[in-house]
Amino acid sequence: MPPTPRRGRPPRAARPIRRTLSLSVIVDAALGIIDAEGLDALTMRRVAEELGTGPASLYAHVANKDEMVAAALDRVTGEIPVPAEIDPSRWQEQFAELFRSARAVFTRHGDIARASLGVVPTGENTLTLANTMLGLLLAGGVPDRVAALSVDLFALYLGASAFEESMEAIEPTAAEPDFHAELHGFFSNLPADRFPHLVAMAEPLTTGNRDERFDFGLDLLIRGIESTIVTGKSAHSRNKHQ
Amino acid sequence: MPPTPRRGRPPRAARPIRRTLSLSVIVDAALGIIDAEGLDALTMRRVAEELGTGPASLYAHVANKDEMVAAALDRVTGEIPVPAEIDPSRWQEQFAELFRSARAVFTRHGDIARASLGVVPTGENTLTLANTMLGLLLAGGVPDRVAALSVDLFALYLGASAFEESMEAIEPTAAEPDFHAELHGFFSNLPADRFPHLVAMAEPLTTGNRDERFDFGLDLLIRGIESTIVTGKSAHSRNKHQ
DNA sequence: ACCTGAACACCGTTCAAGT
DNA sequence: ACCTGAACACCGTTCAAGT
Repeated sequence: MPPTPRRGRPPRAARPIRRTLSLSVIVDAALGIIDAEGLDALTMRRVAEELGTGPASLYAHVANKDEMVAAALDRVTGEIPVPAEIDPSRWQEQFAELFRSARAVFTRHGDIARASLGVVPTGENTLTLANTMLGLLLAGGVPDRVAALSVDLFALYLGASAFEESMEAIEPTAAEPDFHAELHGFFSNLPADRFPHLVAMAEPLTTGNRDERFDFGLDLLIRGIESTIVTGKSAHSRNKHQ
Repeated sequence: MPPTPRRGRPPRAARPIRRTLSLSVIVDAALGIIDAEGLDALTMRRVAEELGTGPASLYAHVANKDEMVAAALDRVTGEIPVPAEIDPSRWQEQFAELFRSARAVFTRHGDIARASLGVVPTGENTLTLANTMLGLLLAGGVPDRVAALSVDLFALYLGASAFEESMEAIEPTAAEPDFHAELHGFFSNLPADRFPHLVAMAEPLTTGNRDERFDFGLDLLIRGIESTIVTGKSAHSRNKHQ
């Protein structure tokens, strides 16, 4: 007996429609989980479930979990807009802008930047970003050595900032409206004889939002790099610290 | 029948002599595992085993694993030597020295610094260290705001550096004597039309050891902080980046 | 070649029960 | 109050078997 013909869309399973597995599809699912629930919620089992299969099936397309996370990270890195044109006269602004963009993109994808720490960057998009950063610094007249080390350093800063922010995100409980007041109270109530500076500085230690903190570090690092540039005209020997 | 009297040391069990449980003893065991095998090998079960008991017993002394790790971290922080006396005229050197010491201490304890990222520092020793850092910066004439933000920033840098180094430690396999050559080959064999700067800078990108990289970032940050100091004599408005 | 069910060898934490 | 055995609800990865 032939099946009764159906009109309209075929009926779908409640959740996961069967898509043929591929790295791309796996990364889609992984990013969906990361965006919604964060890196800790990302498990092979969870990804498999989202795709309507078992965890073992994923291993035909990724060697292990780390490789899957690296692929997701590179995909996100591809979303960072790179400057259309490099203007050597304002490399600092372009550099700062690039990093603020990078942070914004990572922030849109939960705490995925945590995974960037200590990963050797071999993804296409990550290499493109590194190449752009390097070009920006070199165009600005930064010494080769400094430029090379700076790329690593800034990547470290970006990853670490995201890591820290993702930890803080858990901190303020729903029932705790004023996290600043609590933290300020903690510092100012410390024994003043043992921690005089912490007590005295309770206010500046506990004010400032994330953007300000990030920009502060970014600004500091760029200033540091600037100080290594020896201008062609009035070249002066640069001593360390003064 | 009375037990036969024994001379000399009493016989010990092969492995774990029964010590009454306490936070201190738990931290001892945890640090032993971290030092020998790293943070990934640290599990509640492993610590319990080391102490000759079951994992559930630990929960009478620590609320959870995070608290145990935090306690271990604070213990290690206590090993960092703080400057006996603050000399405002050379705060930069003292600051740099303090950070190099901190890194050395953390390095002695495997990759424990990984745990410092994103942890709100409430331990005794960590507070003491933060207080010292703050004092050093303020003595050097660094503005309050900058000093407060800098303490956080440097802690971030220290933790992130250790994190990165602990990852790299796994990288070079025993059968891979020349990791530098391999990495250099990777960059120089990249398509030059897409990644021109990475190809051209393959050499500076892959040279330099960990100490140099750490010192570079440390130096850069200190230079950045210096640039925020407005001297009393010739006070000049400081514009961002030139 | 790709996919699967089932298993292996682990986790952190809880809980009722003991002392 | 402190400790325990046993269990709960998970992990990443492997492997023999299927198609």
